Amino acid sequence: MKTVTEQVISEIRERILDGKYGPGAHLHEATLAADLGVSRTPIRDALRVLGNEDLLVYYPNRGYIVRSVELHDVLDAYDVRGTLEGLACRVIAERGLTEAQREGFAELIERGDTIFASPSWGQEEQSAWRALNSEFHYALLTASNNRHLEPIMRQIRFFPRIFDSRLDPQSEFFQNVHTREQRVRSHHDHMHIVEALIRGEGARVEALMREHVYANRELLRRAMEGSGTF
Amino acid sequence: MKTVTEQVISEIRERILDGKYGPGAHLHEATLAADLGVSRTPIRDALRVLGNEDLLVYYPNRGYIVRSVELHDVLDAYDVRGTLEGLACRVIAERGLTEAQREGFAELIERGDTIFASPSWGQEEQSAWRALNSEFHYALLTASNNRHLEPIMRQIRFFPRIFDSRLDPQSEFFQNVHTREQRVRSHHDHMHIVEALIRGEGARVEALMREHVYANRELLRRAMEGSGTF
DNA sequence: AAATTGCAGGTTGCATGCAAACTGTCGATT
DNA sequence: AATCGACAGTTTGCATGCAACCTGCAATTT
Repeated sequence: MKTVTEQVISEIRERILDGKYGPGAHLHEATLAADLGVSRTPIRDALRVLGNEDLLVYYPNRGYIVRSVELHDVLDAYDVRGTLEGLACRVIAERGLTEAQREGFAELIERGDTIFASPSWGQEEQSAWRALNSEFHYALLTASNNRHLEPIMRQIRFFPRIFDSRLDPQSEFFQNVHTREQRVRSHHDHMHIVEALIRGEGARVEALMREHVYANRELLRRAMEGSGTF
Repeated sequence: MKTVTEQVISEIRERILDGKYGPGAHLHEATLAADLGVSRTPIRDALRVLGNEDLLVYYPNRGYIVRSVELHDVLDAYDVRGTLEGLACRVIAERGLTEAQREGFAELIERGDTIFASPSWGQEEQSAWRALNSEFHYALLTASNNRHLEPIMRQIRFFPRIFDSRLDPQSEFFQNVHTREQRVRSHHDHMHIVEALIRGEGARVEALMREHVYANRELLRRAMEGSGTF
């Protein structure tokens, strides 16, 4: 991030995602400017960008308020994500993998094997897995060679984060979702997806990816409906 | 459109879509400001928004240039659109239509029947069909009740328009695509889609919608590759 | 001759001032 | 008593000034 405006965008976005600015909160330009130690101009630029990302709602001449995000919105985000990553997988399989791509995916799988080689599941393994998981999904978008997918995915992947921020890390949800067991299952999904990609099984890999994302969606849905917090 | 900034956004976007600012063209703030008779501030706001829409590419401290759009990008946009509208159709079918929705879609189909009742195909019928077609696809997004779909579709639907603007309306492409015959075919697709929706056939209606969009994609692809203009 | 550095011109980035629009309150009129 | 209207305060919208940065050219150095 080079310019002040970019930093302001990131900062305000983080505050929204972390829940510091709750749903419906009015973002006052002068207050934000004083708070962040910059003038109103970069603030206004940032609000416009975040409005485009659908994190804020714009009312002409009245400014921006934080969009309210319901469970419904997050589940819908998973639907879109699963569908589009399924598309990515299908076109990759139908086009066929290059040698470099095959090696790249094989290496990503190997790194997963390494993480799960030991039965421990501490902070280190968890953050390593999160990074690897992001890399894997991002690699698929890149390999699909469809330039529309990456910006779309960047937009919608914020919504689960907003929801996560509202949760207590000690809650039942975290206990059920972020377990080693669930991660191992995800890793196995990835293995099957890569195998299907290599074999060029387009329809199958699309279904596998959809189901892979859908599994996480359902995990969230059941945990939230069970807890009844929302 | 209320504020000056919104108007500037629309104006510059139209100019890009119409090809007045060609791929790679540098959009100079002061020049645009003088040209449109406003100050640099709304211009800068507009450029930022259009950058977010992926119509412009941003280089920090050096401004914005018009993104180059290849045939490849337009075909990819169709892939995304077909996939996401397929998703919309599937969830509508799986949830089941309300009485009001069923009547709404039936009315849209009837309006299509009316347009094609006469064998003439003049300006009037063509613009009536374009409006109806937009309404139909928009109604599906609304009925899906997935709030992510509408903004995504709004972004990617610009790309075909950029391509259209580069074409000569007298060209072979327009002769082949914008015929009454092709429109009738689209109308029949819509009828089948609505029938499948009503019957709750989720998987089938998803496939139908994908194929409906894909047919247009292939029409474009063959016409462009045949003409060899790009 | 090639490379590097300093300078000039021009463009974007940010701050600030002023105008326009909106909100809420108080008072007048019916 | 209720509704409508005017006014004050506040907030956003737009214009403009200045600073920072980037590019290209030319002169100097190696």
